[in-house]
Amino acid sequence: MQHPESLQYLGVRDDIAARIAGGEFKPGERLPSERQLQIGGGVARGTVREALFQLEAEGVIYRKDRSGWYVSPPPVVYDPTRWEGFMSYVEAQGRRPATETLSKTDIVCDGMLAEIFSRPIGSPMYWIRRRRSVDGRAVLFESIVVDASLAPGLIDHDLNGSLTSVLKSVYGIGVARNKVDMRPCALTGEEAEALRVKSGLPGLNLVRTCYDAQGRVVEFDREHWRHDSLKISVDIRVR
Amino acid sequence: MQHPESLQYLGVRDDIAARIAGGEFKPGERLPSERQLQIGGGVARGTVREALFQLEAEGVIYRKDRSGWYVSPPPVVYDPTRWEGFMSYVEAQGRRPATETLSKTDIVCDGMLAEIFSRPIGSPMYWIRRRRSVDGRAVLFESIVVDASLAPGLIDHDLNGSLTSVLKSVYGIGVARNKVDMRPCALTGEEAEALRVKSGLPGLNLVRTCYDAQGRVVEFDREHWRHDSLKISVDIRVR
DNA sequence: TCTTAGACTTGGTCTAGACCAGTGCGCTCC
DNA sequence: GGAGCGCACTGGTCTAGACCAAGTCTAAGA
Repeated sequence: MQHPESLQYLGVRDDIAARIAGGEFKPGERLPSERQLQIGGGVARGTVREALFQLEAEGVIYRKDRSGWYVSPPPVVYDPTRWEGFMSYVEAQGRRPATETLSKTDIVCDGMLAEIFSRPIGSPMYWIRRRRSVDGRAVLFESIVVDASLAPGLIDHDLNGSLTSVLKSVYGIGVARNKVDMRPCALTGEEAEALRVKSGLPGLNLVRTCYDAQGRVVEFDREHWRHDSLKISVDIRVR
Repeated sequence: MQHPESLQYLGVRDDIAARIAGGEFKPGERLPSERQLQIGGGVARGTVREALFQLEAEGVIYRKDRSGWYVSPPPVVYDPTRWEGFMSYVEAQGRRPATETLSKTDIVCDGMLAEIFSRPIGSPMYWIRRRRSVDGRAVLFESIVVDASLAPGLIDHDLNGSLTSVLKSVYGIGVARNKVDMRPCALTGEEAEALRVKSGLPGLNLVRTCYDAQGRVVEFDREHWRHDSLKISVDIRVR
């Protein structure tokens, strides 16, 4: 830990990082295969992989399963206090956003949701699962619950755009308050599968609770982001 | 990626996770050694390590270099909009905080700082590096720059407590606005060393810029957190 | 009682293989 | 020109070792 200069994988890591910084590999491009990098450096494949994992943790590169290692594009900047919807937000940064609705179903309130929404157990809710991409790469998986009594028929609409704007334009529901919880996590299970990443890759878990002007919970949203795709920027007055 | 049930390391991971959840190992306690876990599961040490890395990424366990793997205590909750200082914050959650000042020096504004502080290049500044711990475990490394003209003699004070309260009580400077940038990162170099973690471990990078009531930048703070030690909770009104 | 030296344990690094499953490309056939 | 097939290549998983450096503990010595 104190002798980085003597560790082979750190040498390989810095080597690859320098080649990326030097422009030999550009964002979105594929790196040489692990076995090729191995020959170049005269080290075992495990050592090369350790170096690649480090660069992945730093967000410099990412992998497509059994396809190769690629240079990461810059992350998307996200200000939870200025949330105008994913699509317009990403577009404003000159990137190409996309949304896929993976499922939309009727459910009923369980105990946890009942508490969040302050509604009785068994109340009708909508449950929506979406995957969102930037420039063709899946960066975000979200699982949304909406109070069906506030937005009846919501899931019959096209939900591949901004949910916020559908709530606003169709149902007249505006979001007045946002509660956001964030924590680093590992992407596992359905999140890892939806984002097509190896289970265990670090990510960011973001839980949003949206309230309308009357203080009712409109939307409860659990988001899982790739760790290398998001930069959060908050500007707030201290209370 | 779609057949988790057939992968050995996921089996080992779930095994260990279940033993932790079942109370066999409690927060702060050490797990059996990798070689012992290996015998128990009948797998190679590399496979056991892969399972441990996954649990580490999930924040379930952490490691002390060459000492062993330990069960993680719960994370600290941090609301950047209600910042009252690390010490009181952690104490309010029933934990034991500690701060070590690693260095405090006079510096002069370089180009980047000049822009942030809106001060001429060469202006005097103070540069403070601190390590902060919860229950004896280092969780946060921070590098702070303070405008020396606003708080002359600041570094002669004891800085192992709350910097905010020193600025307030000694210099009458209150923080009125906070700009916070957050992004997942890998802990490397001096951060990794200060937190005594392996270089490349995922972490959270938090950059705070504090403004006083006149809009002057008082403090510029770069924090690196262990990824498993922090949960961020923001409650905001949408603008 | 406190310190110290040394043995032992632990995780950290590294090698050199093996086999598997999914990707992607080129070739063939229609 | 398009569709389908097959194979080479890629990363993913796993084994079975080796050696090292730093942490930990114990027993001897001051």
